[in-house]
Amino acid sequence: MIRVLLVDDHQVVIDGISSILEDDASIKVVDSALNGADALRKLEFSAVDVLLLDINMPEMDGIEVVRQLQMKGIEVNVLILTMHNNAQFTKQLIELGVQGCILKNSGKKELILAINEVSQGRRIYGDDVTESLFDSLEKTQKAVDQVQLTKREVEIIKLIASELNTNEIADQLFISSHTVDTHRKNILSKLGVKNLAGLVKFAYENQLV
Amino acid sequence: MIRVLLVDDHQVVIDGISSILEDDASIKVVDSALNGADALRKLEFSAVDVLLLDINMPEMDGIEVVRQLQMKGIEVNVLILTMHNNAQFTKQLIELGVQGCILKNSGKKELILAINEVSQGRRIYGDDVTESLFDSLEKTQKAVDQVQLTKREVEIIKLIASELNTNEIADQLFISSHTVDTHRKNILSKLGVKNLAGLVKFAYENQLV
DNA sequence: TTTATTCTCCCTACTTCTGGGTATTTACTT
DNA sequence: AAGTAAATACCCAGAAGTAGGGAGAATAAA
Repeated sequence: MIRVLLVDDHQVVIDGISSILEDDASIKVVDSALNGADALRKLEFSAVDVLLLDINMPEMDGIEVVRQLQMKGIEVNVLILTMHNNAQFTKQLIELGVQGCILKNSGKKELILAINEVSQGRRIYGDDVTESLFDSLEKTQKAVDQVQLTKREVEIIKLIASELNTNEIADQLFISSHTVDTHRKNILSKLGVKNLAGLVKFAYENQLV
Repeated sequence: MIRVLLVDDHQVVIDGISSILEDDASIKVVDSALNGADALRKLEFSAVDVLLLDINMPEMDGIEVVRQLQMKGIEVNVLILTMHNNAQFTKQLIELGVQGCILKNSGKKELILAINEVSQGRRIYGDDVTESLFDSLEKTQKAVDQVQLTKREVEIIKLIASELNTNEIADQLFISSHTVDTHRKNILSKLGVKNLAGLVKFAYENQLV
């Protein structure tokens, strides 16, 4: 019997996947959580073989959950559910030591197979995912590896993403526009993006806004 | 017996919701589709009471499906599945005459209830959805009212959101950079935003990327 | 206390974007 | 056939962002 904890911020998805897994006698969804914090709490007090984890959640995303797990020394096989083939995420996941990764648009069979594999400690990644991963490992190699943004920089990213220009940001933060220029320059460089569009893109993809 | 056609670009969601609805004897999922085009095809040849439609799909999104339905004169009760409380979408939906709207993070009961209501021609909107709708109708009143973007404009928005500058976009589309300038200008004006940051923001909030 | 990081400020030169025009061709609608 | 929307192209002037450099002050960490 494989005990599964199911984490997704959409109740419909939880209900749905639960229903799918009910059909398989060897798998039991022992509990579910609508967010990362709740998942962590439940993992501390219940015995779980596989953590089926949505990557894209508000507040605490899947990656953060995995990090916290490792910090707390909780050992559990993690199977990640992704929406798209986002290779940046997947790369992080592999580095984090996640056992598996499966696309949300895979079928019932693949899901059950993946849970079985992962529960036995084997690694499994959907074909699409690994393909796109190798694609990007070549391309974005240098890019967003481990971006270490300062508090001020994050602050300025948010203001830029709110359509404020350099002078407006300077006014709002009571600093010189030159300083804003410098921060923006550093941000672009750290993020490895070419222009403000890339910056705003980053802000949205990393839930900064 | 309520006959449901289920449309979502994620197989897991289709399987999941199907499983949920199997438990209810009065509802039968007669078919499903992974994209809008397929859904339209199937609607022409099968009798369906309720179209359960994901809003966020690649290529042809839910709104476009509803438009096409009306153009083709196909009458069916539509229940929209949304991910977030995006009031801009919801407002469009209501204007389009969609019967109902339900958040993906609502539970099994709400879903079954909503299908029942909608199948009888009644309108139903999740509380969260209508709340956020009224919220935004006040705030963004003047802003993005009825933004009617052309195909080309959407194309250019996407390219701008991919960090391409004017010249790069011109090269890619085999048009003059002046033309790109003009499009960008029109887009900024239509969207009522001040700069590219606002444009990219719009792109993300409206699922164009 | 020394070190390192962050935050601050300034300069020059160049590129790109922004806002104001006007105007032609194509395609669709009435 | 006339009208309309869309896509195309161009001009100009000014605002804003991009890229390179240097450098001092505040703060947190070692």
